Amino acid sequence: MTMNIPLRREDVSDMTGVRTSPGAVSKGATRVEIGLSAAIVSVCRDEPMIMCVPTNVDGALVDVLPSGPFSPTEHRTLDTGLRTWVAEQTDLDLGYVEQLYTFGDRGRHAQPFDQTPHTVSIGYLALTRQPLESDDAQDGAVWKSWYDFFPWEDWRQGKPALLTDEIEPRLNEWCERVDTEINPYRTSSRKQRVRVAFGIDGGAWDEERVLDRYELLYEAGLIEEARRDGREAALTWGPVPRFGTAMQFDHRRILATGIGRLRGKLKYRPVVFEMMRDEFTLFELQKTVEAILGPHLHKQNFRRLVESAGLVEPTGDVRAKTGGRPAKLYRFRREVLLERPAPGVRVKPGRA
Amino acid sequence: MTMNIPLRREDVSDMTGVRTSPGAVSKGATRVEIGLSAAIVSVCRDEPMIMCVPTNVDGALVDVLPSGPFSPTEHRTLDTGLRTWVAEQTDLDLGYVEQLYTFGDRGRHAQPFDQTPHTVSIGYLALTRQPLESDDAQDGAVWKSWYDFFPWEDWRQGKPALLTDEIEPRLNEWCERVDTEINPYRTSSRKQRVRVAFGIDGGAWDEERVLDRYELLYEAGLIEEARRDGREAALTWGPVPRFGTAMQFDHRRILATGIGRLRGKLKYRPVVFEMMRDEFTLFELQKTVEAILGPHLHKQNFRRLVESAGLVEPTGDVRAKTGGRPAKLYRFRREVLLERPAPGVRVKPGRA
DNA sequence: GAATTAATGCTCAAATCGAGCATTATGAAA
DNA sequence: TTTCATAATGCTCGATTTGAGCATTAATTC
Repeated sequence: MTMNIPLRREDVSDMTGVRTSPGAVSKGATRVEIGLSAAIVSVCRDEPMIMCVPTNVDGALVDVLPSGPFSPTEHRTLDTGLRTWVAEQTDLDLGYVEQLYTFGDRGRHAQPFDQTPHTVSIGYLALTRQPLESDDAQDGAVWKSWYDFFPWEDWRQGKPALLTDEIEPRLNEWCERVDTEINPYRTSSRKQRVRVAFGIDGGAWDEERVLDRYELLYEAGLIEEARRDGREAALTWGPVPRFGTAMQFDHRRILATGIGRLRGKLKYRPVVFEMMRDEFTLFELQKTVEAILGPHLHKQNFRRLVESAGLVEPTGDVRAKTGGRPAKLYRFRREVLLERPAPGVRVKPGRA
Repeated sequence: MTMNIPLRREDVSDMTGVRTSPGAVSKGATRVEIGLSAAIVSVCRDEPMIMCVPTNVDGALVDVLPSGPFSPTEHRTLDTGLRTWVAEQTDLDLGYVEQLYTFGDRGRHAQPFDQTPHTVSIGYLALTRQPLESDDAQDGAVWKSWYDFFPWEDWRQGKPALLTDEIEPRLNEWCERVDTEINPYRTSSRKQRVRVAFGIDGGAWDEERVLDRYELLYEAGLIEEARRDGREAALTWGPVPRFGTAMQFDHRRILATGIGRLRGKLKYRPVVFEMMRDEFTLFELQKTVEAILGPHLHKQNFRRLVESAGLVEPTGDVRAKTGGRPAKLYRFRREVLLERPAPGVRVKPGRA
């Protein structure tokens, strides 16, 4: 966990031993560009969707997240910068927005390694209501299922065969492979990381570890982006297996971060409602949660939970044509945000 | 929650409606400097401490977090950049490090508003073991109690009088004040934000909302940094009440973010152990948790929780001279990280 | 009008949680 | 030595909170 960095001793201390402005950032430091990207999530017909702007790169269409550079002269804050770019590229006026992470690794952004100026990439998660069918393809932006990019995360039908048949064997091979390389003692580390992230032998699948899994697949060279970035591990696999659709730059990494964060946050903050229409049935709510989290929830317990937590209140209306008895309609009780410290749909997997 | 940003329509779409590189960040975008700062936390004698580098600014000593500019040519990642600066300024070789947030607001960084180049500030949280008494003042860096900077967060002796006597009245005044200003309809918004963040009338104090509270105090001009930054609200208070010690730039904001994050994370990840020595008694562990979270925990239940979760194992030794019966010594069971998805000291306040 | 399909209501046992009492092992005081 | 104060540790018990399943109700469909 610890890392040793060669020290550069060039600090300016005065005679008293008190440093003069160690935090002053202004003496000729390198400047970098900042990229802002948004993983915009919605759920449409029980499918978690993310907003993409397919873009022509060298003649091929590549999926890109709505994004653009931060311009301190034009954007008052990072947040407004992001909203501006998203509005331009997708015509969406974002509501809920949350910063995810700032990535700064060299070589994970530009295609030609280190050819462009260094970019630091700030990823955001945004949630929107279910898009109407009509305004589906506005301005070149499209909604895509997030499982297009992460098929191994789709446990709605149980464990995906892709994991057992394709991914796990290759990851195991990659774990063994270290022996022949430089650090034999790191084998166990790789093995353990894979074990924890993918819940291999004994471990449970933790639906929140989306980024861990993506990063391991990247490191193992099993992801198109790894080959694109010139990762050596990627060259050892012959024809690269394409697990999921690739994205430009580090956008799939940002998306992985967003999915993981959303899956976690759902459990302790009432963020699902950012993706629901004003009125909904409890089953629709459950389906939305399940689209994001994966496993099936126990229906009766789910409604007990949601109702007893005071997250919703009935509107008085009902929705007919459900295929059975009509369902009561509910709305989100915004007041809970003021009442309890951390209300959320704290769910655990159950049976149907 | 929604924000309307004036659109700038200057994007480059080709004839097919497919955009050409909306995510390409390289066409002459403004570059900025990136500041890396670390809130390094430890607990010493039941007091949560953070590492400061007091710095001479215009003749006065100001508290500064270990920090420095990110240099993409010298630092392979943001993370290594941070570790390098910390090692230089404090001689600490950091273990646990976690990114907190990236702040980009104009006017929150430089003292003379907008005089220096624009800086985006990335804050980190780092945890270290209890520092020995001896190496206390290494190289000009010192440990300070984090409650020096956030006295209103110190609920270890019950609700601080500072809140009831000083802060709440002024915040209430600030809430009312809006009527006389531009947006009358925002009154309720201010009131509600204050109500939720500070748990006024009926609401519970949520120990995790450290940043919310700091930001409100800043907005209300009740914080020295607000005056420094030229916030107009700060000018209306006559002699500014100094609630807690100020820090340079946005460092107190980063610290607030770190405290909030740590208080939250403690409950679902075993991060306390990053601050414990190899061997410790369960009561020492509890004291450390309480130093960070505040309220007293029920001793017997705490140990039941920690033991039954498999977070610790006895070493076999005991510590004498506890003032009573000798206490068994325990060590952290690192294996839990591999076993359960999200083990943590999920505590709820109780009685002594 | 019977079968089918959901929505909704209700029960019950297991697990967890919050509190408090009881017991044990030291060092210090009498 | 004995007694006392102080912690550490063990254990119990009722109140909730969960996990799971059965039962009932109200539409749609055949």
